[in-house]
Amino acid sequence: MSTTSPPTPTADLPPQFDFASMEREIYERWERAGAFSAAVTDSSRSGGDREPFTIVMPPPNVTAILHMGHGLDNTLQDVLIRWRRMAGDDALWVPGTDHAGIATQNVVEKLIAKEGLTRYDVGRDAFVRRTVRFVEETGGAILNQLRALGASCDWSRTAYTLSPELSRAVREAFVRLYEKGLVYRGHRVIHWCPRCLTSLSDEEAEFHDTNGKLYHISYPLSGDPERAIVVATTRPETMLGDVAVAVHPDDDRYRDLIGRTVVLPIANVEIPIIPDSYTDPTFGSGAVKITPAHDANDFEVGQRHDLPMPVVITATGTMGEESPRETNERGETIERVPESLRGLDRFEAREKIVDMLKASGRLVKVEPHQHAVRRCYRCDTVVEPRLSDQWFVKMKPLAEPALAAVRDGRIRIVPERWEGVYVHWLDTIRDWNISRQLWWGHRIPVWYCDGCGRETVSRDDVLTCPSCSGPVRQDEDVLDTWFSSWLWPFSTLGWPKDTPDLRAFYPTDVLVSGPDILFFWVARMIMSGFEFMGEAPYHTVYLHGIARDTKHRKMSKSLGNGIDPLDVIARFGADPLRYTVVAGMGLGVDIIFDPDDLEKSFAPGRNFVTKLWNIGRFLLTNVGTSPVQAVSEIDRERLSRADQWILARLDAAIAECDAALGPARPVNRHWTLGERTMGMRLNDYAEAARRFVWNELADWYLEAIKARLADAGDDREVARAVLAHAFDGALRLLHPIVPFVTEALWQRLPGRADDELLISARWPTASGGQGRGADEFELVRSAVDALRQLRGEYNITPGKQLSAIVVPAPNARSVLTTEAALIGRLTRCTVSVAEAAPRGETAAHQVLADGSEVIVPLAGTIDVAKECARLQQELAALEKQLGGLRQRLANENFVSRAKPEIVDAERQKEREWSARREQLAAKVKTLCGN
RNA sequence: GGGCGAAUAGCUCAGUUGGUUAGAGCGCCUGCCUUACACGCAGGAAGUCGGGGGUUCGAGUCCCUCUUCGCCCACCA
Repeated sequence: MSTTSPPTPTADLPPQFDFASMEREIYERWERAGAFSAAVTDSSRSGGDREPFTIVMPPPNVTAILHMGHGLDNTLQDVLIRWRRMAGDDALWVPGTDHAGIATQNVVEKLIAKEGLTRYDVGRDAFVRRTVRFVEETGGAILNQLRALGASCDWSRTAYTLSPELSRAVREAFVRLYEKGLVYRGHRVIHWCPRCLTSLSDEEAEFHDTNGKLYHISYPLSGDPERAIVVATTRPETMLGDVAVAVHPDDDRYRDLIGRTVVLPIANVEIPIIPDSYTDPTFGSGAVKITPAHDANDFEVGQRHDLPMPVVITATGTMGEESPRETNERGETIERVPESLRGLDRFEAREKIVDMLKASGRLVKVEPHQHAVRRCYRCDTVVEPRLSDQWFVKMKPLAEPALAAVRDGRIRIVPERWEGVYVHWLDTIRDWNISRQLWWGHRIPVWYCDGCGRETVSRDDVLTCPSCSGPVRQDEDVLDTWFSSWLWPFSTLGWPKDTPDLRAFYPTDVLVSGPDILFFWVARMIMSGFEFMGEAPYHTVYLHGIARDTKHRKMSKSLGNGIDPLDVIARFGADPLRYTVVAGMGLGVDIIFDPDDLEKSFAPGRNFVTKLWNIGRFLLTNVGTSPVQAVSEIDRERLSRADQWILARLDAAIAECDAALGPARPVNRHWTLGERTMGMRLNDYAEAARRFVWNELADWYLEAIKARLADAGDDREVARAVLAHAFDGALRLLHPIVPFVTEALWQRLPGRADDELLISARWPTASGGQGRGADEFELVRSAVDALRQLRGEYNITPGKQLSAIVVPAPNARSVLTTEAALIGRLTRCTVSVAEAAPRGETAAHQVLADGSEVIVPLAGTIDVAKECARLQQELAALEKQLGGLRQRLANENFVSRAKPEIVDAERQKEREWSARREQLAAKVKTLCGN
């Protein structure tokens, strides 16, 4: 056991981790070894002996390129997956992409626009073929970019929302909901994007506060032009579609006018004054113009009063009437939009109409008015409320189980405050418009027979009418992209087929996402999970913050303040990016980067990875690669205090990391109140691991054992074994965060077989039983700290060897005596141990917590009065604190009401401080003479 | 308009049921190229925990209030 291997030269190990050449190679080794793939047969749900742990990746848009949001989101998922994989779970991370209806169609439309074409020039079939080709050529690039990040997805299960398999799932879902009466076609006002030429869901029409104007317009009473009723609107152009003026039934000002008619200016049609409690008598004039075809509320008023609903703004946002056309009692078509306005853009028309009203004296006044305007979430165009036929999903019944699951703790949302937002949304949920007037997406599986009028909803393509065998035509519209992604947790596993994957991995475990798609996606997945699988899709929703710049602006392409993760990886490597993100990611807190200073932004990660690498370099040089003894087999007596200390610190670090990561799943299907707030604190986990390897292993243990490693012999073997063990533990703890550098180092550790991979290694567990030495080493550390402080205080450069005297407190005698040499090495002092402080010497002093004292004789360089003053000051501060402490301990309320362990801790502290006070006071007395 | 969250060192943030002398990273100051690491080592400065009030033996932590930011939701035209 005393044989020593010759130190391995570090010539082949550069001072920095060579990420550029290593990362790709390591990633390929993982893939070759099949380290990413989960086995159905391992899952405890399929007879295996491992708990499944599944994450489905939020599918990026198929045409997207990697940005910081993806980098952040996927790093967090990878950390969780690697952690559970090492912890022994059958870990599955399902990757995939979303066909992203509007987004992708917009991209391709822009492409063909460069050729001077629109999608209508190309035609539907050709356009779809073109888009398929575009996706085949460029799509999925983002998944390859994720490899550079180190993402350990199971690529063999890569899914795509528009694949034949997932398309089957979409049809199945649509047909089932239709059969239950939860999918229906409705004729109502929806949000319409005049640029994308499609309807949008409520969520896709985002509110933006806008400084607009409120126009007050007077509508003269029919046959009584002297009298008029004034209405207010922010959108004068819609007045052409007015079919009534509503007043509150109890509003005395207008009671006599109810039932009479006014003449709509410009359009010149007569419209009635109607009573409706929708009107708020305190707002404006208390009279509201009703435009049922271009306002969702007015639509409801129109329905209540059975009013006509003329459309006066076309699909492209220009003025003009559309069918169904309104007719008068003689059956003639009513023309509301005058020739001069027809074809005009709605905003130009607004100006023109205002001018016309002004000219005719009908414009009463214009006020500035702040209000919220809805805009298309894809192209930012102001959305036009528009009457049309659309398909809807009835959401109330779907929302109920989704609400119950969060309320009763089957699902937790982290951080918890989002649960309120989730609950509120589901409580007030409205039906979901799922049809889109696009070409790119899942065609709605409904076929119409013009012959007999039959409507057929089918899982399979319908070629002829089942009733009359006549020709059928399929609904022209496609489904909202989110109608396919809401099925993602089970459609990716094979649903509607009852596949082995589905049985082994559904329900999944954690869903990681930004809060921006909580409604779009996360909540809808929960609803669909219950509806189609009868079970929640996951038990934890982890909502992280988003990446912002130093001005706290969201990183975005349009602002040009984004950071390309691939740039960061190219400059610093994937590990520094990952470490910086994880360490800087408070629970649900946004993370700030400076896009103009990547160096600074990612310094924490880069510095850390280099530090880790150099610890490894030291170890490989001084420990070598020949096998070491297992720490558990080493006699306890042979472990030094430092050895015991670092082993205890490792146990503590493991416990901290485990606590920060938390339970992987609720113990009993429901999250208990206690469990709910545990875990998922990835930054705490990163910090615990960092502190262990840097501030404990490198700063103290490594320095403490350098001498032992230098001298061949039994003790060297012990030190080698403990160092290798402690570093091995550190690498395992850190692997989920910085997988590449840890893998590279781990494989070089002593005694490692060629085919062993850290990615598949076991997560560490505490070894326990370290004994007293660990605590005793703390005393050594405090002596070292004290001497270092004296050096700093008196400006004694490290190059200068010092002699120092240690005067131990009674209990510390044996420890400080045997460790004197070590203390000397760590402080570059020649340390001698004395019974009592030598008299008559000019010296600098420090008193340790236990009353031990360290002294540096500095004859001639010390100002006695100054040193005396310093000590007196220190004594005064200590006495003040001690006084407060004793007062507290004397307080009966404190002793009786505070927790016993707190009182005990205070008593212990009181003993220590007293000892220190004694010592300090004695010192002051000898030095200052009073 | 309603709801939620935040305010702690120069900057970005931790601080779990109230309980040591409030912490980290980056930045800053001083001294060191000590044969693993200057992307480093050692030491140091820096916070009346946004203002005010309250509960308590004890408050960064709980309650009230004010101020300033941010987010989500919403049919006042």
